[in-house]
Amino acid sequence: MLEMAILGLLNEAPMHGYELRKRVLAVFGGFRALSYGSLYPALKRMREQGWICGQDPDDASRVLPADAPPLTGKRGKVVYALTAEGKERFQELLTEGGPEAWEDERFGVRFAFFAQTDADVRMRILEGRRRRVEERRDGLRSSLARTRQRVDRYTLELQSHGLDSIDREVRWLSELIDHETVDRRQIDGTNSQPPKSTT
Amino acid sequence: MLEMAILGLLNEAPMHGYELRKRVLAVFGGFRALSYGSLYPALKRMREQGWICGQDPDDASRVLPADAPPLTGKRGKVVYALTAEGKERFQELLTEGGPEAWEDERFGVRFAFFAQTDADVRMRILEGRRRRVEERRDGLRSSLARTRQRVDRYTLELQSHGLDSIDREVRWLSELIDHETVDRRQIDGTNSQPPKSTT
DNA sequence: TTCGTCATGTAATGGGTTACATGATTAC
DNA sequence: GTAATCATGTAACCCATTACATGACGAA
Repeated sequence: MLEMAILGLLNEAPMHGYELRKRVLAVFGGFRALSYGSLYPALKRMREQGWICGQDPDDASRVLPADAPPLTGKRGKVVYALTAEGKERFQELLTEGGPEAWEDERFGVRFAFFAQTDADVRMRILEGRRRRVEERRDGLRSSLARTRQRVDRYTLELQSHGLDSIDREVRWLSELIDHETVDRRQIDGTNSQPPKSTT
Repeated sequence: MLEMAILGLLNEAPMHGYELRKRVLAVFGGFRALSYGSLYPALKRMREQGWICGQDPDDASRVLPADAPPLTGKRGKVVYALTAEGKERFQELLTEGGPEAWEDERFGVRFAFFAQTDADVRMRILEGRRRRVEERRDGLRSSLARTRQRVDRYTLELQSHGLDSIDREVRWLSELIDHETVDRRQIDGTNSQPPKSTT
């Protein structure tokens, strides 16, 4: 998840870790800020994998290799950028349309990069997500129906509010799916162009 | 979090681990099922702490002590129940009204046991939660206002939907707070009775 | 010159998951 | 008898967090 978020953000523009953290917060925000303790190790791993490289901003020509100096002591800023392999990796992640793509942990990230995702993959993920959320809704709904009489006001309140939220998410997804369908018809025949922005 | 959930559920009725897991799913459901890999170690820890004890259901008089047999090989069912210390611990947790009580991780559990929580603690937690969620809403709202023009349809869609959900949560909390205030006035003077169920 | 923010990193820790291993009980 | 579900537990792992340590740079 973090991996894809970093690749996607660096795909837009090279930046350094600190900036990346703020962008992650802004784009996937709503939830908590990403900590340095997970960001920097992730960048290190990805550098070792060869997906990103760190450029010394004081000397842009000097690209830091995978076995880069620890930079402890006199530490410089490091601007991270995608390598060719990194771009390839991101494109590969973008085409994945399996079940994990619509689970809670990944759906947000996948959705955030939908503009760069093929229309058919987008559709598969949206429909998978909707099925997933409907499943959860039905489970909660029947559990609520069973326990309605036996539980206290607050438990009921909590579950009802949860159910309402899930219901809203299903409706939201349905609207998105409808919209995708319309876009697809308008383009007619092709299924790989992103729709023109309508907002 | 898990600790309080277990104490609270066992406070209603003794049960064994497997059942506990289903109850956790039902009450705090909506999200994922609790895994055995975290449930059983938690029960073990709590037994060592002296908060719960495991009773052999074949011989109810034989209460398994803290240094209970590993039960490997021929393993029996174990019905867990709160000890006096466990009940005390749960009551203590119920009175905590600090900032952690309204953070994401704990709020759900705290709310689930509101019927057993003092009205003033309830109020403090609800108001704290509302402030917390409003904070997040304002952050997201201004971030959305700043980036509105520069981002693609999907990013916008994701953020707008997030904002709507947070808005709804604020309104929900406000309604609960209003209701609490009314209940408090009706009881007039006292502040420790749970309100009569009105649903 | 000192404070706030930018900036990079490591180490310890925590709280959970998955996968594994085992066995009892019930329904067909 | 055999499959499903009930039932208990451990071990390895994963991914993130907090706390810590360090230092540069700009503004008051």
